[in-house]
Formats: sequence, structure tokens, C-alpha cells
Amino acid sequence: MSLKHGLLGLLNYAPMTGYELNKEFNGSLGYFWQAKASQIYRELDSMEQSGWLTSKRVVQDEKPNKRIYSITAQGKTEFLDWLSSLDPLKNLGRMKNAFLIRVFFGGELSREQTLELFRSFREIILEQSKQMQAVKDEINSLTPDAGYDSNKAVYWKLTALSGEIMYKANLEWVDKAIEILENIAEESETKNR
Amino acid sequence: MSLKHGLLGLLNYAPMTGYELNKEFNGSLGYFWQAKASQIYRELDSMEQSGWLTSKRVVQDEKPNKRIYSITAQGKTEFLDWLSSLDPLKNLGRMKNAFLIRVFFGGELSREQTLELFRSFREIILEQSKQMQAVKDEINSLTPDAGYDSNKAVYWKLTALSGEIMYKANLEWVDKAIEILENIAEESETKNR
DNA sequence: GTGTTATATTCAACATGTTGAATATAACAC
DNA sequence: GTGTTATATTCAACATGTTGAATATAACAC
Repeated sequence: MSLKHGLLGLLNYAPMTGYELNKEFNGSLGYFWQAKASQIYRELDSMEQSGWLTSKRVVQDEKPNKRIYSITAQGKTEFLDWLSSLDPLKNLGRMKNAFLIRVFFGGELSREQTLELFRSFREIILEQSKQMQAVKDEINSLTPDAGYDSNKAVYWKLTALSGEIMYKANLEWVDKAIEILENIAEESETKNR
Repeated sequence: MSLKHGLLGLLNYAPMTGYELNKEFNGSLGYFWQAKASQIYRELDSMEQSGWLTSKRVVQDEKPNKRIYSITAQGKTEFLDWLSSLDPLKNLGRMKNAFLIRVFFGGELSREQTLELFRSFREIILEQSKQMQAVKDEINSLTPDAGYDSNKAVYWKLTALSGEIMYKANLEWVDKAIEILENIAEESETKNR
């Protein structure tokens, strides 16, 4: 139930339309949880039915009508309960990593093919880690004016730090893996001479 | 489509029943991709309908009947195509991390509450990293007899190495986070004196 | 002038994942 | 003797996630 609660948390800051939420989401939570706009709208619907939100339709002339969502008292309770509960932590930490499934079956490919996979993967991780770094710099450059809240910023920085450390570790692993595979390739070449 | 292809890869080693596949899965791919038995049975059904598998029903006296699945030529092609394709890599690397959603909203809780969250999270990660370590030791102790295949083992070791490095990085982050939060707590205490 | 982006949803169809109940017997643990 | 584990699926219901089409206008870029 992370997406619903993430949206609830954003609406806890201020009422918003689905469109605005989608943008907010992509600029913050989106770095560690992905969701399409169509999913967000559907979740908002279901949250309203649960009584966590209310919505007001605003008629506009020149643009499509919009619907502004606000969190209810019940929604706030739900959000804070979820946020502070130690229970759902148990399911966390278990990582899902589709690339490792392919690595696991690497023996079915040639060494050149697996090396190519690893090199492509390396580029993707490197690209993402650069984006992460940019976000980190942005957060660190926030100044106490313009809605800056040092208490919130501490936690935003911690999420960016996690991204930084995890990408670094992933790169370290890819590099080690490439090195190992290249050495094996060389060894068998030497043998074949 | 990782689960289907993961199961395909296991059936590429040998024909198996859903029950056996579930056990195999939990002892290997399950470390980086989770699936319930009921999901596995359903996927097998759908894979058979796609022509990737065939199944044979085996009647047993004392135990429930079982169904043995075998990979087809079409299934093998599908598996190898998936394994070597560079295309699906693009969606990878994007991490989903439900704990970070909660960290992001840490400002809504008291410092003691967030510290409690981090400490609980630390225990969970530590526990999982120990399990990972046990698996790593197991793989490393494999010897060339008993179905050991040094080419496969290289890749199994690489998956275990990834787990090791990622858990280590996650622990490094949690420790840093706890340190940061404790220092802030102290500072505000000092101010309040 | 032509194409793209921003605005603001809604909808359908399908894929993937979770929870838990139901069935039935043998073997092993305490 | 009583409870748990292993064997071997099947099923229903629901939750979550993905893909892509549909609608309509204004503003900006080249």
C-alpha cells in the first residue's frame, strides 16, 4: 500500500489535483517508487471511496475541468498510523532485481554475450546515478527561504544519500563482475593457444 | 515478465512439477525475486497456453496427482531471446524502495519515532544480510562433483556477490542515517538547556 | 505554418502479485 | 496420541501495475 500512502503524504502538505500530484510525485517519491498518471488517478478514486480524501470539481473555461483532492481527518490518521507502524517493515528490504535473474542464467550464454549485458547494464546504472547526484545537489542547495523546512530537508537528504550509496555499490559490483568475467575470458584464451 | 522467464530457465535445466519448481525457486531466484506457490502454478498454466511448456499428468496412489512440466523448443527460443536481449535492461536499475517513502515523510514524526524506525529497519537488513552470507558460503563451498558446473557457478557467485555488496551498502546507509539523526537530537537537547 | 508541450483527466484491457481457503494422506517429532 | 511438515495442487477474490487510446485548447519553439 505504499503508493496510496505516498499520495496521502503529499496531500497532507497541501490539496492538489491529480495532475499536480503526478508532477509532485515524479519530482520526489518517483525516484524510489514509480507510478503512471493513470494509476494515480485510479488510486485517488479508491482513496476517496475509503474516506481518506474529499474532492471538489472546479469548472474551467479554457482548460479541461479539474478535481482538487484534500485529505480528511480520517486520511491523516491513516497516514500517520502507516508512517509510524513498525509492522510493515518486515516485508521490506527484500529486494527485487530482474537483472540478477538474468545473471543467474549467465551460463547459458557465451562469455562475450554476458559481458555485453554487464556493460550495457553499467551504462544504465551510471546514467541513473548521475541523475540521482543532480537531485542530491538540488536538495543540498535548498535555502531556508521559499518554503524550506530544515526538519523536512534532513529526511529528503537521507533519501538522496540512500540513492547515492546504493548506486555506488551497484557500480562497484558491476565493475567487479566485469573484471571477473574478463579474467576468465583471458584465461581460457591463454589455454587455447 | 521476469517470473515467467525465471521459471522457464529452471525448466530448461530439467522437467519439474510446480511443487518442485516452487522449492527450486525459493532456493535460488527467490533471493532476488519473490513469488507465492499459487502464482507459480498460474504462470505455468499461462506459459503452457503460450506453447512454451507441455505438461504430463502423473497419477499417484498415496499422494495427490502431479503434473510434470517440460520446456518446448519454442520455450527455449523464448528463454534465450529474453536472456540475451539488451532491450529490457532499460527498465531495470530503477529501484523501488518502500522504506524510503517513509523516510521522505520523516518530518511528520518525532525524532524518537524516526530513530525507532531506522533501528528496526537496521535489524531486518542485518538479519537478511546474514542469510545472504550463508547462501554465499554455500555456493562457494560447491565442489566439482555432484552436478557442479564451474561455468554456472561463476554466475551464481556473482548474484551472491551483488547481494553481499548491496546489503553492506544498505547497512552503511542506515548507520550513517542513525548517526545523523542522533546528532541532531543531541544538538536540540543542548539548545533546550 | 507545424510540431511539441502543458493542461487535466478518463477508460479499457491486460499483466502481475497477494491472501488465504480447500483437499487428503503419510511420515516424523515430542 | 497430537501436532507439524511434506506432498501436490486448485481456486477465488482482490490489489497493484502497465500500456495506450481518447478528448480539447492554448502557448511556445523552430
